Amino acid sequence: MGTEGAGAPPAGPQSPPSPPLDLDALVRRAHAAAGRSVGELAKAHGYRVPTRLGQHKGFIGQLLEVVLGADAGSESRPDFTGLGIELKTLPIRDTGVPTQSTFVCKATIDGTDSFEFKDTALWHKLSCVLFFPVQGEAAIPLIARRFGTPFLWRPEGAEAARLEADWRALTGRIRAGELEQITGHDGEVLQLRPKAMNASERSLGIGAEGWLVPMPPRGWYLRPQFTRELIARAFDLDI
DNA sequence: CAATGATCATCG
DNA sequence: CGATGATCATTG
Repeated sequence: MGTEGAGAPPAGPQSPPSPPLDLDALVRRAHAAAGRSVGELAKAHGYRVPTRLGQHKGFIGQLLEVVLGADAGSESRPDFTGLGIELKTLPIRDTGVPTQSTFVCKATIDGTDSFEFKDTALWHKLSCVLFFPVQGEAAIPLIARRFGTPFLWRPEGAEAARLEADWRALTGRIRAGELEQITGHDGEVLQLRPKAMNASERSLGIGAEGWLVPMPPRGWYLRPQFTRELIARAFDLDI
């Protein structure tokens, strides 16, 4: 389709689509977005595309929320409230290999996390995810990056067990006062890494002496090696 | 302030 | 050149 329409293009955001009423409706919208570019979808919804993601890191994810009618905003609930589905963009190379880790949620580091994995925010975020692949190589101009085919992921069996094992091990170390020794090297499929606006941000976490002390906030991330497995299975790729 | 959305920058 | 640690914008 042309990108230079003759009429005046909308300058600002339009009224966003309402939330999809059921999974079918969401899947239909999602597949309609597959194969389209960031520029196309932005234009269709009245958004301007920044030149680089640098100062706008969440742009693609937030554009997709609008396109698909996500209704959660910045609240702690699934992107598609009624469906219990979490939306995540997944930046990939043209080979299908993810270019980045995937942020899941802020980690609880003060010892108040549940003892049951399935009661944690981490599990609730991961229990039903609509992954939306998008070209993620910095060499491709943001406006030209295309979305791939989305796929729904519900971890179960051995996969869910791997997530839980990492969570259990890392949470155990947090409770044992070893948080400050945990690095991004730890965890097979999950990572516990810094998640902050800047180096001066602090959260209360369990220190080496067992007391709560201010320290850099942490977040849970999925390793790119793990999301690579998910991509490979979803598209039957040999990567 | 803490949640959402992530990518950037640097090092081994 | 991939992974880790650091960082940026916006919203309720």
